[in-house]
Amino acid sequence: MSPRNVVKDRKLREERTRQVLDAAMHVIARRGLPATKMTDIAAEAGLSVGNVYKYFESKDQIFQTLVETGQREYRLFVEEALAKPLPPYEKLYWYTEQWLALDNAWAITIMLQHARTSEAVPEPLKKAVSARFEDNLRPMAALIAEGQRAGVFIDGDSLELALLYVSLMEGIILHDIPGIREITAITPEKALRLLLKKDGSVPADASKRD
Amino acid sequence: MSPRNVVKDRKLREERTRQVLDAAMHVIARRGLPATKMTDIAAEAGLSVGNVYKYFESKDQIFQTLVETGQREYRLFVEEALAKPLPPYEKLYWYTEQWLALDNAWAITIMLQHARTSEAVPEPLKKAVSARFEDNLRPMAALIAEGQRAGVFIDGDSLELALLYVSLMEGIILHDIPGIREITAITPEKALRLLLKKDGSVPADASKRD
Amino acid sequence: MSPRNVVKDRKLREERTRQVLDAAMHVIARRGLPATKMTDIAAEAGLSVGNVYKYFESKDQIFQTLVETGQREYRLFVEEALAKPLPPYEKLYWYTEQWLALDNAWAITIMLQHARTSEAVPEPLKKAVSARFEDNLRPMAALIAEGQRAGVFIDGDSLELALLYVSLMEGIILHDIPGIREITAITPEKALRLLLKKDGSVPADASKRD
Amino acid sequence: MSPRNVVKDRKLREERTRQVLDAAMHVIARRGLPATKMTDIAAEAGLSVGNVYKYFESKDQIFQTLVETGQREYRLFVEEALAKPLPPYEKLYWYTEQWLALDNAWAITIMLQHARTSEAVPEPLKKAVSARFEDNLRPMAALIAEGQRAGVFIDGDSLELALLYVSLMEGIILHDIPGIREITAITPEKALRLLLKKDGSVPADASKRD
DNA sequence: AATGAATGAGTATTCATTCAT
DNA sequence: GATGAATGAATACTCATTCAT
Repeated sequence: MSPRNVVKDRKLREERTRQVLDAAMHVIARRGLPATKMTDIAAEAGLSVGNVYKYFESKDQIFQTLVETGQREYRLFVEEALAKPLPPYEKLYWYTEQWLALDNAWAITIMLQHARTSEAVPEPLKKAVSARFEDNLRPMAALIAEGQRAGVFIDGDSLELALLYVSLMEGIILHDIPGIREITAITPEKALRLLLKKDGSVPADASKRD
Repeated sequence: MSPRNVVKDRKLREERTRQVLDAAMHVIARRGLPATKMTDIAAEAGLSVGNVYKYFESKDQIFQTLVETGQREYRLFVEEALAKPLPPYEKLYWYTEQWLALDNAWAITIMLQHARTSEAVPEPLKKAVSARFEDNLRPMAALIAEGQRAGVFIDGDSLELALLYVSLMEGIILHDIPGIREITAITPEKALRLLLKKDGSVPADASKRD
Repeated sequence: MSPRNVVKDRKLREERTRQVLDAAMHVIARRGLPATKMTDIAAEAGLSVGNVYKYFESKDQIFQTLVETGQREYRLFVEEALAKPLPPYEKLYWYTEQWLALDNAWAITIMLQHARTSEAVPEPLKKAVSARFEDNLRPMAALIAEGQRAGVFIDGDSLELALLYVSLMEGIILHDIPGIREITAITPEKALRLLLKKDGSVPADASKRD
Repeated sequence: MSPRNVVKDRKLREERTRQVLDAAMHVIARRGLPATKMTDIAAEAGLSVGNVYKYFESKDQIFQTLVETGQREYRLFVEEALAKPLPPYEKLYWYTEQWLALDNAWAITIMLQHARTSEAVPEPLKKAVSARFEDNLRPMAALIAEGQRAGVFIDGDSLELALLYVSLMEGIILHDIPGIREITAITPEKALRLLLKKDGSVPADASKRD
């Protein structure tokens, strides 16, 4: 086999893997975790059942990978927000806007929740997921601390505020399911208000956004 | 059959029904919805499988009843908060405190979420659940409006703020699962800060609470 | 539950277990090990598939139990032969006759062979089966030694002769399959000749048998 | 295509065929018939799965060919023994010695046994295998008759004795599997004793062998 | 009413075979 | 010819539901 083929093989493997994960995410988003069958995933991925098993050992492994990948990608996403050459409020605005627009956000949220709590999930995986969650809170805390130093965000332990804000986002996400938009769509401004100092300190350019 | 027996029968039936629902809630809380089997529920309830079917037609019906009962009880709970002879902040404090202390709050949250989203759930039930959710938001909105008039809570559409606050609570609940208390337990004060006007208007007696 | 029910339950369990094992043995005898499906076993046992799983965890466990039970019963059988109040040749005659008449002897032989050799079988089970086989050789060796002392059987290490005789029996069994009786049915006399001293020492009554 | 290429092609084809058969035999010897997969055979043969199908239509055909080839080679082997310019006992000694030393003898034995008995095997093949087996018994019977005429082997129908001796060999083989040598290795002398007249008529040079 | 053994449709997974490259 | 990814029918096993006792 030529080196070119090795490369092609890796590419194929990566493509199939991604295909399966995407399909799984979509189906879960549509049918929910309990109702998701391997045939659904395979059909959504446009592959045969047997072929899916070439790339994943089991249904559980797909879920596990989905959770890990989701958390890893989330980490990159938060870090991207933190690295933006913007003032703190704007950074968080960007993060919030993106997160609310992500259409599989709630599927990830559901799965993380399941991974952290179900007895069906092996203990080590649970721990790993929780650890990664806490770890992913840190960049967010840094962002908030930055905002506090700038006098834009309310006082308090930044890590705790990060947890509060992420919880708020997750809570919103769970009420903001495609096709079931309850009452009113939440906008970044509305969510962000809860962290703002209440004295009108919102940067002028920020409030102009909506 | 004597009237006394009829009464006794009804009582027994109600007791069994409650037994099954409690058991189901506990097991779901422990194992998650997908992994919960009828035998688990029966065992937890201390009944035989066959006997469970005397009181519920199907597993789905148990879930449905659980959801409906949960929403109904939640409604009573919010109304109780609203009816307390206390100032608005104190009312919401009481609500928050109780809700955070409830140990099956997250199981209810999960189930509601599942009921609203899974394709496995029949459309009418979904609609009903969503409708009831929105309906249950109203007393909360009233409570917030009351606080706004008192100058304690931030301005804005009270229904929207109610949704935000409930989302926050649900988000917190999902990170506050028995045995997986992440980072720090959220206290009512911490959650409530997000609704407060910045200017130290928190009633003195309220802040003394913790 | 009354004590009577406990007894009944045990009886039921034992009956079903025996039913499944018998069925499995028959199907294996008919279709061979590789082609034996759980549905076949269930059908043969007159039970539903699900019900079979009430009594056995897996297909493998059925085979394992079959092997163990087979070896245990074989042990009792050899000991019964040894304990007969008969002269040595007659004892071995009885053993041979019975063994040749047993209609699932070859199924047991096949399974033992598979259990001892296939990589698919876990090492500990293999060892156990081999150990039990060697152990079961001992009564047979005692029987042969007895015959040697009586001057009926040829000289030599009795354990070795036991292994030779058992191998002969197994070899014959594998050619003596229901419906495929090759060439000629082997009779006890014919097999036993191979162990006899040449000089007409066969007991008169023994040779009259056929 | 030049004649040379045609020859080369046939050679390649024969080599591949032999490669596959050898591989199949080895894997079956190691894993047992039920657990042997096409991928195992291909891997052992150092070929791709698809390529194996260039030479054999199906897994079943491989087994069938294996059985037929095994029987054919066995036939040559017995005839070779019969044709040796040696006295009868020595001929059988040579046969026994060779057969016991053959390291895939038991795999062949297992497969023959499977071919004769499994319902999965088509009836015609079964018949053919049995017929060939009986046919292969004939040279062996001739060899034994020769020994009887020479006064070395015990009296009796030579075909029957041939069946007994072959059964003994197969029985021994099944207890003499690589790595599972039970109790003691059987030597040709030990096996042959069972056919000998018991009056010490063993040729002096034969008994010197071990 | 209570029990839990029995049922069988439904699902995850495997593996012989095909086929595009 | 050679490859191994792709296919999907076949099979082990699960679990909601029923029903005889």
